Amino acid sequence: MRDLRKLHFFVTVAEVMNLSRAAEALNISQSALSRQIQALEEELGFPLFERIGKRLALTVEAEAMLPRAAELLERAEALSLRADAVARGQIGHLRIGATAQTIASLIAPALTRFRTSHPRVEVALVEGPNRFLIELVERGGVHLAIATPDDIGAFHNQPLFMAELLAYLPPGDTRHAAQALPIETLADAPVLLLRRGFMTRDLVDESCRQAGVRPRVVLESDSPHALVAMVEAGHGIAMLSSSAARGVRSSPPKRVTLGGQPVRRQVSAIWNPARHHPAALPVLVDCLQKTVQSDGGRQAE
Amino acid sequence: MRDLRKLHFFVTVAEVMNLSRAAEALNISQSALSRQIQALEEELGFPLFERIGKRLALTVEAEAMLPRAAELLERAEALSLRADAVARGQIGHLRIGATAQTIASLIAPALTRFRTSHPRVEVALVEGPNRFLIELVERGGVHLAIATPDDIGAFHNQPLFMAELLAYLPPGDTRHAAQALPIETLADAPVLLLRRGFMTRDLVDESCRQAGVRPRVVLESDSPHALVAMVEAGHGIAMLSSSAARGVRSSPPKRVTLGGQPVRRQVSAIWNPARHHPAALPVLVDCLQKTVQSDGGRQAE
DNA sequence: TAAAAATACTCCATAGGTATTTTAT
DNA sequence: ATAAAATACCTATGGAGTATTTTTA
Repeated sequence: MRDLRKLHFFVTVAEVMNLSRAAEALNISQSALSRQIQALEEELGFPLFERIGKRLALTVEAEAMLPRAAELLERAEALSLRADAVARGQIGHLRIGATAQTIASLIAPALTRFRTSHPRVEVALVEGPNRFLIELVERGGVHLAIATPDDIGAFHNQPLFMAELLAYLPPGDTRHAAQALPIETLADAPVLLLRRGFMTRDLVDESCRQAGVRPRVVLESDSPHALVAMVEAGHGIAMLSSSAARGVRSSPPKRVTLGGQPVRRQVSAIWNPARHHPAALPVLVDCLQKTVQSDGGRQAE
Repeated sequence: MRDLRKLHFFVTVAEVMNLSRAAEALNISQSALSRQIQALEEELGFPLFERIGKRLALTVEAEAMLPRAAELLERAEALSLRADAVARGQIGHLRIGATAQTIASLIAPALTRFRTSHPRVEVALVEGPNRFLIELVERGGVHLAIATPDDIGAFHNQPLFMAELLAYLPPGDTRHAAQALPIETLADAPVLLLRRGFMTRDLVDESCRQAGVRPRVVLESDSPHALVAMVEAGHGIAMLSSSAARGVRSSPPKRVTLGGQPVRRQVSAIWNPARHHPAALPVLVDCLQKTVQSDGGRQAE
């Protein structure tokens, strides 16, 4: 039974019990409908209607077939309707990659916004460090990532915010007086960093390389909070990005500079132009951007 | 979604994840399959596969669609299989008309036989007097009736057995000695008959008319047993057909004759040639005939 | 360069339409 | 005579095949 059209014709004729009127309802000619019904009877191997003069009567076989056919058509129709909703982005799945920091600070509130307009889109989050996210987008493991790629040209992207390198100084550090800290001033100090792979860490590593500085690393951690706790206990200087530092309660960090300029990176929503993306993706990107804008003040804190 | 063929193509490609091999499995060319998948994607409004070089990958939308499509196809296939079984008479409905007497003596055992070979055919019985059954067959209210029509030519028929007019005499009746009873010998006796509409009653009425006899009717009943009980209490002569008398425990009845001949009628399975009949009907007719044959001795009792 | 998918071009089967015939009331 | 279904005949669309091109590993 590949031909649901014939089945639909049958159900309609059975409802009206009149070929001409059914043909009208189906927007085809009476003759076409007559032939289609005959073809269906041929295909099934038994008659559906008895032609008692002008009257049509369902055969017992047709009576048994009718509810089954109607159900099948209903399910097929449901599938079509669902496909439409999927095509319009009302229903679907989105896989998004982000760092733990971005999830906490950005994704969470953006998803709240997104869910109000698209409650039937299921969003799956993949957490990992910056480089991992880039690879995921390239491989198609996620539809979207919030990251800072080295080569932004490789992706479609929507800039979201600037991540800026900040230093948390231990209580009593003499450098507290300075407005900003040139990265060279940290050369001899013990530093506390996130693990390699985190965008902040890459930023530190590259900045130090450019400045010709080799920092003395006391701790590598996955947790910004752990670093800050170490700072407050006087064990070194923590280097965090503004987004990683979000929500940390502590003495205000100092901006780190390289060649007099703040050390910063553009964080963007990126997606792979060569790959398929669900219809809801641009909507989510929009939510991310709106969340950043309405939330703007917090970036500068 | 009228085109389950495309959906079937999709499911097959998704199973194999390779257009060329899927095309082989589907017995169509690679190019045809490629175009059909594209057409389906167009129709749905979203891509099903990502073409990553030579590799195919399902989109998230396709992943969500796949089980639904498979289920729909399964149901459509089930409908086809059922239609085949219906066409072959393995599944279906049969409406049969018969008198209470025939149901008890013939239909019941014949159905036992029929059900062993066709357990999935549901048989509905309609009980009523002979004339009612004839009308039912004409109107299409039943597919088959066990009856004795006046004009056998109006129907397709399978002769089953002869119904013979028998007389039950009260104990001590002097006519017990006779081999057979000419209907005229019953002219002045009180007679006990079934109601009008019963084939036996019609037989009595017509025979009496032909013989120029007007019987004195003491009781009209629907129940052969009631008549026999009256006979045994000495209240008159019961006129029953051999089939109606079946199972009655009593002194053996006498054959009634008209012009020296036994009064008998052919009882047949009849059906309307102008109307549809389910595929299982001839099988049931065969069961009826076989039941009569294996049961033959009882007719003469 | 080889293998897989997409495209170009052609053909044919099938569905549909109009006009007409058949059938039963 | 009328109304409904079936049939005849024609057309066009869509699906399939073969051959070819494109693409990537």
